Amino acid sequence: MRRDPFQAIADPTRRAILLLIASQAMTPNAIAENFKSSRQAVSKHIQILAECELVKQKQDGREIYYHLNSTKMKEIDKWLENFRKMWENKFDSLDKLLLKLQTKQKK
Amino acid sequence: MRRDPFQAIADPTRRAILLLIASQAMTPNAIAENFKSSRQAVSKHIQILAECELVKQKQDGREIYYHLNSTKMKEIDKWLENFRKMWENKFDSLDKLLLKLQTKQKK
DNA sequence: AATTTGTGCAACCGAATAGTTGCGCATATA
DNA sequence: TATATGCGCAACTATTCGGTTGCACAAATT
Repeated sequence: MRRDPFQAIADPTRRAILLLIASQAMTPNAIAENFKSSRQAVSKHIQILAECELVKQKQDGREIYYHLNSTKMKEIDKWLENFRKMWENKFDSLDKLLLKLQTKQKK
Repeated sequence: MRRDPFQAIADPTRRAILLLIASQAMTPNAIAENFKSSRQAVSKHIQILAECELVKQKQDGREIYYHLNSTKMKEIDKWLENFRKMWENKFDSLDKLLLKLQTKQKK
């Protein structure tokens, strides 16, 4: 199944998982210990992250180590790039609107 | 209602709306013209974006101009900041894991 | 004054989401 | 060989989501 990474990071648990494994690869059990919900629920989240390739896995015997896929995270960052110029810009769209409305009233 | 901005940008239509109004404030009708779905459906999306303060509004008579709230977009960027060091790092968590596994096998 | 226009709100509906429990199965361990 | 462990998969459930249509109402236009 193809998945949208933006939809994947919509869930707070999944964002927490990403933060967890960012510094070190972890097994599902180790990850699940950090949450209140069941191991299977956490495993489902991991699977969703894997489907959109935000995480990748490496099997070692019966253990599976999940790790962050930085490349995919970059894709999210790439979208944000569209807006970065906005918040670096002194005159944003609100300013433009206000100027427009003021001009209108003066007529 | 309090809303999660990550949940808000999960929907592709909402992301498109954000891009649309990034450069210029727009009314709901003008925004809706860019999509196949009904005006009301688009309006719902705008409302969700407003609830999490990704967009702000300015009324002018019976027209409402929606514009991007850069400040809130920055919050998303802030979260990504956690991972930025990862993809700038030569040795990421996968490398660490591989080294770990290799050491294990040599035992 | 009558009509059109811009907008929000409510009710409804099917699909997707996030959680649960139970199970099967391969790999470790005793 | 028998048992324990790590993991994924399937079935079920309540809730949320994204869409629709119909309506109300204030503001603009005729």
